[in-house]
Amino acid sequence: MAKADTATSFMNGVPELLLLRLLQAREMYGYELVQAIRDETKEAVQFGEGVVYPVLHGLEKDGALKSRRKTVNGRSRVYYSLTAVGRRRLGDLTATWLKVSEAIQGVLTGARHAEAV
Amino acid sequence: MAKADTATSFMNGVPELLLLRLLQAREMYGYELVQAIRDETKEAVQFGEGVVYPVLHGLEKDGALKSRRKTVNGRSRVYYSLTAVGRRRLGDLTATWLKVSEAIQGVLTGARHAEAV
DNA sequence: TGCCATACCTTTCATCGCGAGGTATCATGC
DNA sequence: GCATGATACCTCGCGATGAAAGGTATGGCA
Repeated sequence: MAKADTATSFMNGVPELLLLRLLQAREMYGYELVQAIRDETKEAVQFGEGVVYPVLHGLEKDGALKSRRKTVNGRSRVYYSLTAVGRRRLGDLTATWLKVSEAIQGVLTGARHAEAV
Repeated sequence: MAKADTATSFMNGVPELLLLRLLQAREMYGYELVQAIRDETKEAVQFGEGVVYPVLHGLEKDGALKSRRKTVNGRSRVYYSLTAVGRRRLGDLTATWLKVSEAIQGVLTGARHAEAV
């Protein structure tokens, strides 16, 4: 259990990445995050609640996030914020994403894989 | 069945994308493609044969690829090449990939989603 | 009163990347 | 002559996970 670092196939964990990144800026709640992703990506990426909530719970269970319940206008919301573990995870995921997306980009532009390491 | 265009979840089809792109340049065979992806991405992306062969078969079934068997040095190889459908698919997948990866990039760099459309 | 938006959540489904396994041939080394 | 490893093809089954749909509840508004 608690796999968490399943060797990340190679490209999943994108929801996780975006969630962590948004929460780095400020405390947010689930419903808000769903819309934030949609808005900030101009609809290019959309994750439903069925994706967001489970990921949020998983991250909290792993200690990457902490939550607190807050009531605003009689509405109960669960606000999430990053922990040190979460910040670390964000860094890792970001690095992986960059590496992979650049590699793909390289193939798409037909870049010869020369380049000194 | 034969969905083929399952509304592409949002980010899968990357193996498909890379395969099509490599085959656009020249005719290649499965085993070669496995290594080409690994080499051209400097190990950042690796798809085993368990990924490549099924995708190749699927693409051929969809008419995006055509194959011909050729024997080289007593070794039998199945060379794949793009069809018109494949070129079209490559274009679509590339466009989608660009849109999505840029959107993610935007979130990561904290870009305000302003920007005139 | 009724409907929609807000806000949370879970379950079920389908897909798909991945590892492992299976066959066969050729070249190499011992 | 034999064993090993690289080449070359293939498929099966597992597990993870994104997606859709459904379920509950409350507040605001017409």
